[in-house]
Amino acid sequence: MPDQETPRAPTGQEIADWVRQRIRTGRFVPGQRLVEVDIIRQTGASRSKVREALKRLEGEGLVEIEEFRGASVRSSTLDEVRQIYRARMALEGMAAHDFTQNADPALLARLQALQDQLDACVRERAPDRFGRLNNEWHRLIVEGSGNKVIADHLQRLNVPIHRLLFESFYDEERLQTANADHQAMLALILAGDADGAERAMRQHIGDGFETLARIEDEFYR
Amino acid sequence: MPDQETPRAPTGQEIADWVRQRIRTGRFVPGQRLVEVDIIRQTGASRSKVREALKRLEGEGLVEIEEFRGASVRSSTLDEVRQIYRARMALEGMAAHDFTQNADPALLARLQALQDQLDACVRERAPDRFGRLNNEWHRLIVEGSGNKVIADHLQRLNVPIHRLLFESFYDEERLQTANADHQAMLALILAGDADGAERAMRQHIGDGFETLARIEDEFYR
DNA sequence: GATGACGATATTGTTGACAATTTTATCAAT
DNA sequence: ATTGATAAAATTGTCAACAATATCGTCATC
Repeated sequence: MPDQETPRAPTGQEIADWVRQRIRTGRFVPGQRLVEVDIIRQTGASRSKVREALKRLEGEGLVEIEEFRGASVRSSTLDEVRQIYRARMALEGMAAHDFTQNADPALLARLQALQDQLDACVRERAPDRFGRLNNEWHRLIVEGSGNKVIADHLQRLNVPIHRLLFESFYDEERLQTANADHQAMLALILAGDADGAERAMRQHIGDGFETLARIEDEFYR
Repeated sequence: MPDQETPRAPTGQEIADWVRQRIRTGRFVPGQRLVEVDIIRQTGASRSKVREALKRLEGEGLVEIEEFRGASVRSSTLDEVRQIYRARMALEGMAAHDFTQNADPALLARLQALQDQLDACVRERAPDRFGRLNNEWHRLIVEGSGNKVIADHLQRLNVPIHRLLFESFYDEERLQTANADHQAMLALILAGDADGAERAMRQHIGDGFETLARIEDEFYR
């Protein structure tokens, strides 16, 4: 008898992941209502699991739940995005510091390889691919820092701004300065200058917010 | 007709608070199993609410839920505590920086008043009271920084180490150096030296972990 | 006394029915 | 056409019963 296909019902965590993904990729937009039955239909999960997942996401600040009105995707003000970036500066700066102190050669090689690919993206003007690789670059540093607590908190911070993280790279100038930042940071890391790497990471993220704020301002004008 | 006593059933959030409190104050110790019926008996909540609360706490990393075995208080290794302190250094340092830049006179006055009380505790050798006021001191800076995101994440970080935050102050020497740190930091804040305040805060928290690690080491010897 | 099988009890997981509330549709009055 | 009232439908909140699993105590066996 061949392996039976077992489409077991998704767990609460998996449904939460599913919703998170849809929020990240913009298929669920801020303000949109998340009706339990719809999610049940689309995921095949039971109602309790869906409710559990929504509660979970509420705890992460990703959705809002009003009594008898259900869940909806929470939207962030520009000021809240600013606060998120401030937290990112602090945590990811620390991660860069610790990564520089702890990183083993294998990780350094992977980072170097990623950097080469990023350079290629700049030459070929491929902002989309750059965005994806940029995410990997940052994640590699965070995961490589050996601090799971910081990694967890950063992951949570990033979800609501995930889409914004790609926007800026359609600006040719930002693409180049961001890549230059990465190159400089890599040099500092390889040189073992932990404090320098931390400062550079904070500056880099701070600049990232500045361009973002500029774009948003134009958008809302 | 006088106001009727209305003991409405507690919400999931309130039960979660209740459990958090008990974990903080050590009435629920790491490893202890949290049986649903017990919590129902003690809080008067319905089972769904209790389950919701436990899931919530699992999301915060405070309890562990195993299938068909239920929830138990998660215990942190010393390395995880180290990671938490590392995250605190980053976030609370940033908070101190922003507090210095933004704080209005009213907050500065409150901070000064707290400092006076802390000084008194040192003179009178009152480590318990010092611990409580110390918490307030730190919280005042975080709340006063104007960054709700950072405040939220710090609150979460602090729950599992809440009891540890008091332990160190029974060491006379730590009590004095901690207070000296506070005094120096207050001076930097009043002088408007944001970078200095940030560095001082990070150093202060880092030192806090060092004494803690020393105590734990002795304990486990 | 130690070990393992077995049943009784305790505990958690899931489902479905029903209550409370909001949202939508309908239609009369102006 | 707009408003407002009313009923119907949709949606969420709650609870209790039942299923699945784990835990504990008992007893026979070695």
